[in-house]
Amino acid sequence: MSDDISTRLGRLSPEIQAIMGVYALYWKLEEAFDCVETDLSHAECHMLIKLDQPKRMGVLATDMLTVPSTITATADGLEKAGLLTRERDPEDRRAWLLVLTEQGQDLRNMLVSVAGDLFHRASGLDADETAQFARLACKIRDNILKTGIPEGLTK
Amino acid sequence: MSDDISTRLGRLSPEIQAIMGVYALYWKLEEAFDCVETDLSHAECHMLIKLDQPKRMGVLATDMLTVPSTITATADGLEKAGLLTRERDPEDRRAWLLVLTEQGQDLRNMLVSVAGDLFHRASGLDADETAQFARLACKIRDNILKTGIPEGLTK
DNA sequence: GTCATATACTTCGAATTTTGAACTATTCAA
DNA sequence: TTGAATAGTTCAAAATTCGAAGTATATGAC
Repeated sequence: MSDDISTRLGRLSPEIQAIMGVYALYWKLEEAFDCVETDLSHAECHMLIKLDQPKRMGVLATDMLTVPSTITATADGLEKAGLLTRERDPEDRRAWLLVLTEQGQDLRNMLVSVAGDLFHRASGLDADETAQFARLACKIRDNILKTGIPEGLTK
Repeated sequence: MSDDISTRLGRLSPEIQAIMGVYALYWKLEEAFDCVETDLSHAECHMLIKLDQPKRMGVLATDMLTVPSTITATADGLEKAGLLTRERDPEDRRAWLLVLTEQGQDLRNMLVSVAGDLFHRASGLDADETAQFARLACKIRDNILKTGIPEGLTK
């Protein structure tokens, strides 16, 4: 069972190649982000980027694979920094909508545009390849948002 | 400056689309991994996957965007679990090589093959699209490993 | 209407993880 | 041989994450 490691290495399946690439890119982007956004914690930066529009905290918790109390803490940080405000969701007054302030939007814009630049440099892809990659990435994202990986994780 | 948000949203650049997809996939894979590998911490799981061949701890620290003391702790965990051993690097006796035991290789194989399956389900791509994506992902990974994002992060 | 139950978020203390500074051992260069 | 640099370790402090109990609102049964 362990002696097929060498064959695995010699000819990795496309899926594994894809994952390796995704991990490498993710980590490289995270590293670069750490250099850019000086005042935000990791989680705060992620949340800022997720807030392309007002979102409920529960939605963010699901999205960011974490627990409500963590979202509370992260939102507290961003609110204290003046980057977002909480507004009651008119459709369900138990819930809050997190809304970026103008300052928050500006910072988010900055991060997003820096990120585009980083992608370009980190990936080394030309415009055509970037377009191809983006098309597939969108497809993947749609699929993930649509389906939360069905059943079958067996644990 | 903040009023171009709507245009950004309406027609995101390919780079940002790519990054969004990569983040979504990364997080989904992480979530799924958490369900699979019962005994390993997050960091331990990452290290196991990185150890496709014996590696120095310093290399791993660079690779995993962390600090030597974190690598020490993570390696301690995997060593205690019988998944790897430390061997002095014959080329520099200050350094350790982390080498997977047979048990470690088996577990790594298992994780890697589960990951392939997860990619398939999470991405929703067909074989042809997966091959395209993998080709680009490899290219990206090669570029990242080759160049550590040159200069220009300005901070 | 009102009572019971479910949901959205908060609080806060405990558990986990990560960090950084001081330390040991080895290498490298002069 | 000596001094400076590098690889990894230790350990206590800092940061992060979690989870259980709590508050407020919603929803459904009667």
